[in-house]
Amino acid sequence: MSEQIEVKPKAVGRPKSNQKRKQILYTASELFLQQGYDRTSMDAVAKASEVSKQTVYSHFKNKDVLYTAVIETKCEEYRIEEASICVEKQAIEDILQNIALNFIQLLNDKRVIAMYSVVIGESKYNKHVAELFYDAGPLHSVNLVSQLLMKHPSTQLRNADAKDAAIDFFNLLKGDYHMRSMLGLSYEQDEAALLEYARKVVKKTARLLTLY
Amino acid sequence: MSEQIEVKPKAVGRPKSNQKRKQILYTASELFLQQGYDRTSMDAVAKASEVSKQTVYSHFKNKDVLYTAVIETKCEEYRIEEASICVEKQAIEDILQNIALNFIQLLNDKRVIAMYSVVIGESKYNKHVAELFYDAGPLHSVNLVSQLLMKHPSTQLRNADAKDAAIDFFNLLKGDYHMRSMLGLSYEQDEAALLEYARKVVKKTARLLTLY
DNA sequence: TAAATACTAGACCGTCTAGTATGATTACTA
DNA sequence: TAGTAATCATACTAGACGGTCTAGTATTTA
Repeated sequence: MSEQIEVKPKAVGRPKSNQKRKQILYTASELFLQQGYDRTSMDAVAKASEVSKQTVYSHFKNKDVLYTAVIETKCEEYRIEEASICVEKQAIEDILQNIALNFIQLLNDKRVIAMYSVVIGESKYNKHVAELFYDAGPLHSVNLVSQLLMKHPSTQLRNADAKDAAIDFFNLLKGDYHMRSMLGLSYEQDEAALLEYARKVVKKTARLLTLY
Repeated sequence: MSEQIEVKPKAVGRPKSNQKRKQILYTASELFLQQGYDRTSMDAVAKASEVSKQTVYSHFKNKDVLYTAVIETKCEEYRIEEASICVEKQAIEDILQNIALNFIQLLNDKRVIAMYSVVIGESKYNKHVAELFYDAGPLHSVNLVSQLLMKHPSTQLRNADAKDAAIDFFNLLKGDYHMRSMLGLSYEQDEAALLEYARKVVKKTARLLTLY
């Protein structure tokens, strides 16, 4: 309730090591994303972090809190950046092409895919994380493109249409690759193929724009 | 190796009850799809099936075998039927509209969505099930529409193009609804909205067809 | 130096789990 | 009826796991 910002918050005794917190968070994310929630034990986290179990619990109240912190951090790490988008000077196709490449690279990142799999698998038991992930991932991306389509001189779609178009754009980008990845069935793709693929999807999206 | 079909395979002693096998399979699928693999115990399966634990193990060697059998069964249950598709007499839009409705209803079925979530979450530990699911679900649907687009007089796409088009079709159908569902964040939609939605997607797909 | 807190290493507790074992009962075949 | 295998009910094994506790050490401020 009281939002006073303590400039010097007392600080008695040995301070908690931020370094250790980072270690734990990092190794925990490795483990959670590689093995999932249930199959990752707190003992394993402590051991892999080269830290005592008690220290883990001193930084994170329990397993759920640690898991939530992990996904929270990862969501920030993998957020698509809105920078370098110049609505006035670039053609809509060029902007979309850049975003497409950015997104495709995300979908080719094993850790991002692992995050999808884990969060989806665990969503029934951690709605908070599911929302967190949805907001920072799918929703964030859609909003980005949606606003672009509203602002850009060549399109200027209405709000709802822009959102629909953005959703279509990302779904087209997923192809069957995204589902295959989440199921652990995906193959590697070379850079050139990805570029060509992005170009195709942008073309399709542009084609759809006249429909809204 | 020897594929001899025994007409009367001896059958000494009390025969295994197929009824009990079905019971176990049914309740196991309820539990696995509601709670996921790790959080479903074999004791719980036995109890819910009103059968002794030993009987569960007599019908299914271990937990993994039971889980695999469950997903296998469910995949058959929810397969999109190719019946009632008459390539010659129906307009491509009408056929797609029917398939679209069929698919949307699948995506609105809680058990189907649960299957997506569970299989994806567990895919790292059961590749066999992941493939099973992919083949019977996403791949099967895509092949269905893909072949339709190759055969139908009004389209007659080439193989690769038809597959791309089919993938686009289903991805457009997913909207943001599929991801939200898998994350447990979805809302209910009324029948009318679904119909209108399907119509829109078919229109988009038709619009894309000229691009391939 | 004293008080306070972080941290380590590991024991410990209670609970849960996959899978096995056992002995009695039931349903079936020859 | 005798033999066989399924089923039941339940105990049991062996181990993992989340979380707590303890006893001692390290690091910080006052």
